[in-house]
Amino acid sequence: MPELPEVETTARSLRARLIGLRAQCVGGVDWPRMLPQTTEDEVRALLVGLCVTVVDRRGKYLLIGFEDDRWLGLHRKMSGNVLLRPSDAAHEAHTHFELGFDDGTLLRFVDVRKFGRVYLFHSSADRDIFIAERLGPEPLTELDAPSLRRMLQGRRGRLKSLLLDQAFLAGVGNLYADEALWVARLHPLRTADSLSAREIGRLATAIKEVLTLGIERRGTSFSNYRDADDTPGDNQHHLNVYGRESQPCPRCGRPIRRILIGARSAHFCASCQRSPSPPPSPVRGARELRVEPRPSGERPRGARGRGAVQAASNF
DNA sequence: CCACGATCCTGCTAGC
DNA sequence: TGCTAGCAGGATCGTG
Repeated sequence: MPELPEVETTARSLRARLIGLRAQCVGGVDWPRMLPQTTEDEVRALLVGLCVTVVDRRGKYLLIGFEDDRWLGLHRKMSGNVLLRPSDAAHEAHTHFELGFDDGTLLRFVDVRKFGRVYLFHSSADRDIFIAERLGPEPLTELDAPSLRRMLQGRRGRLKSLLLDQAFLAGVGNLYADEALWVARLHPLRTADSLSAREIGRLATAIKEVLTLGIERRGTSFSNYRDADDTPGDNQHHLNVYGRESQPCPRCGRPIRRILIGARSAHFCASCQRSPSPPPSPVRGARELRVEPRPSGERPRGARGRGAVQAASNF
């Protein structure tokens, strides 16, 4: 599934080849829902004759800017690929949108599962409204420990679900969320408000690290992801937890587990990423009682207070 | 406001 | 061998 690193890799490929090209034809739409807020005719009327000036990315959205401040937004969702082909390229199955340029280059949106979407923006203001309604901050440029701390404040949801929420943080999907939580040694079921300052710092660093490495490796070709030049990424050879159920954790050797969180799979190491569920009521009191002398028979189990780790064996 | 389940899609896989 | 049921999952929408 294309997430931030895959979309960024595609944006870089497209940028190198599209800027300066003039849109010449629009077609190939066999699936109207591909264009939820526009039509093939409108795209043609608005873009044909205009040169590409910018190729950008925001979250998982690919943004192609044209003269006159017109913009095309592409979201690949699960299985979509944005490919560049020569004008005489053979028909490709599952093509749902095509944009031809004056030098013969053909931009093709190919998506087996038909989840992908194409948007048209009449101005950068329109584009910004659309983005602002949907996306939180950019992890690589707008995220650090203090900002993440503010973002987590007042949130009680599970970490994994929050990371998948694009309005919370843009660009992270299932794969990189699992990888980031593993690097940060945080259990996916931990609640947002349970993190210490140290843990928040680890998480902010981990998110940026896994995304940066993903980009350096030109993305993860776990299922059918290809960049615009049809080349697969390399990051699938470097995954620590995602898709590695029951294989050994690279850090401790114990088997990776997989659970479902809100109908999404979550991969993690139950040993490195400790279970979040401390005994429900004693938590608050236990922290305050910690300074008081304990009954000698009761040995602090983890000695670090969070406790109740052994109940994790089911996760 | 916030959390969460259902929904959209189709290729692939497991199971019979 | 051939069939089918179930799974995968990003974003949106509806509900509690």
